[in-house]
Order: sequence, then structure tokens, then C-alpha cells
Amino acid sequence: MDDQTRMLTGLTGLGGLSQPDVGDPDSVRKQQSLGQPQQDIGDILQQIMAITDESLDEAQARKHALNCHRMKPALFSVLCEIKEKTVLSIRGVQEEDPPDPQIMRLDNMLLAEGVSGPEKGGGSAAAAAAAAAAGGSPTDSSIEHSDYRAKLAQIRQIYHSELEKYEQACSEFTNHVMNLLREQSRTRPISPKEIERMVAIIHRKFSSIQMQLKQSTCEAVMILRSRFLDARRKRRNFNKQATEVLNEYFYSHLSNPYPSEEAKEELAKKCGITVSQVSNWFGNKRIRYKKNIGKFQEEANLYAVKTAVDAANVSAQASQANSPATPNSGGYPAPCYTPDGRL
DNA sequence: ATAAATGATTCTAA
DNA sequence: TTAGAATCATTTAT
Repeated sequence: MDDQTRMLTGLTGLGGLSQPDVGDPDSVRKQQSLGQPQQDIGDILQQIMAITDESLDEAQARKHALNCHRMKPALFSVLCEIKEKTVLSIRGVQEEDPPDPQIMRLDNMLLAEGVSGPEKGGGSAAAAAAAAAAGGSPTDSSIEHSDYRAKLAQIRQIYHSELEKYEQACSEFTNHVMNLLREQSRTRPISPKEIERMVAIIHRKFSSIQMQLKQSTCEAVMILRSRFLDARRKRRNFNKQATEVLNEYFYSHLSNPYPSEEAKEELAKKCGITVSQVSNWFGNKRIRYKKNIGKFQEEANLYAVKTAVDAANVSAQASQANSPATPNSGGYPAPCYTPDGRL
């Protein structure tokens, strides 16, 4: 009841009425002499106050009558104003939406991955860049790449359909609530501003759902990326020639099998692989050789023989025909010319 | 089908 | 940063 009297007090004040004490029958009598508007409002307020005491049918009828009253719009706006000041101002202030950094992050990532961005161009470009960064060979990278793109498109499609579903549900629900509030605003003070606020609340709720969707989409993309960009998954053995070059260097520098940066570059060029692949190879070779020297003994002997034969061939300068019994594979275009025969 | 080989990655420590 | 070690995921050999 306290609220009601507060509202009524505010109403009369704002409405330019001098007598706030409408509950007092005396004041009503006094108002009757003050002119039509005051008397109307006093009437209306009394009817509103009494409406809860009436039966449902009576109340319904009364509601209708009040609704059609010519003072209704003015009263309504004033009541709304009061409600605004009393109820809504209490919690309405701190609800300014800060640009959520979390959702910004997700948005940025989805955009970067080409999920939420422009249709085909961005996605394929991103995928191509990723594939290129992974250092895949150009032939199979296009195959892998199309596969990657297909999966990414699938994710994007799911993402968009889900997003659309949520947006539709959100707008449906918003509409429903708005209609409800508009309907109710005929009988209780609900300002457009309040409806707006309610809509904002609904949108916040739905955007948190959207954030979950974005998060799971991001996860899916990350998994996809790790699957396709992990070079372990599309490993190809080096060709025989490259392996020979590497082994030759390794076994001819067995006492110190750590090629310098320049040596690595040269080996990389000779083998048609990258410098980091050369580094990987030597890293693996060293540890595996050390772990089981016995197992590599045969290989070591073979390459020792091979370098000796090559050296002999170089010194003999091809004046004689090569013996067909050489253990290495035929057609070795660039014999190892390592000038530093350290061992 | 299973084991071995192999290139790549990840982690730790220097 | 780099080497070493462990491990992964794939290819090749059995």
C-alpha cells in the first residue's frame, strides 16, 4: 500500500493537483468544487483502489470502463513516470552493457578463421595461408587443403544455421514478451522504456547462448586445425637420394655430427627439404644412433665404403667405366664432394 | 595384422 | 636458442 500512496502522491504533484489526500472523503468533496479534471482524477483513483475488492466480472467491466476514460492516457504516463523513478531506478543504473571482451575475442577468432566472415574467399585464403605456413608440399597440400576447406565449410554451415535458429527464437520470444507487456500496459503502468529494458534483458540472455555457440565453434575449428596442420599427420618419407645425402654427411662426420647453419642450408638445398627438416633429421639420427650403435653399424660401414668409393671415383675422374657392383643406387647425379673428410 | 622405421612435435634443461 | 629425450602419427617392411 505504501507504494500506492507514494505513486498517488507523486501523481497529484505532477499532475498539477494541489490536494494529494484522495483517500479522505472530505477532500473529494472539496475537489468537486474545484472543477471537472480534479473530480475526474479523484474518481478514477478511487475506482482503481477499489478494483481489487470487486468480483472478477465486475473488475473486468470496470477495467474496460477505465480504459476508455478520457483521462486514461495522462494518468498512465504519469504512473509510468513514477514507476520509472521509484522501482526501475533502483536497479536500472548499473545495467549498462560493457563490450564483453570474451565475446570480442571469440568474434575475432571466428572472423580470422573465416567462419563468420565473408563466404568463400576469406575461408579459403585463411586455409591456404595456414597450409603454406605448415610447409606442406604443394601437390598434396591442395588435396589436404580442399578437405580442410570442406570441413571448415561444414562447421561454418552448422554455426550459421544454429545462429539463425537462436536469432529466430530470440526475436520470437522478444515479440511474445513485447506483445504481452503491451497487452498488460493497458491495465498497469508499463512504459515503452520499460519494455525496451525488458527486450535488452532478453537479448543479453540470448547473446550468452550465442557465446556458447561461438565458443564451441571455436573449439571445433581449433581441433580441425590441429588435425590438418599437424605435420605429423601428413608425413612423407624423404626420397632415397635425400636420405643418402644426409646419411653420407652424418657418417662422414660421425665424431661431430652437428652441421653448421651453412652446412644445413647446403644439405637442405641438395635434398630438396627445408633447413628445419635437416635439423630434425640430424636430431633424430643422433639420438637413434646413440641409442643403438650396433643396429647402425652396418649402415655406417656401408656409407664409409660409399664415401671411399666416391672419393676414388672423383680422383679417378671417370676415365674408367664404373664397376656395376657398386652397392649404392644407380644414377647418383651429384657425388658427395665434402671437402672436409673428417673422421 | 603387426612391428619397425621415420619425420615431426613437445617438453626440459643448459 | 638448441640439443636431447620422449612421444606421436604415419609409412614401410615383415
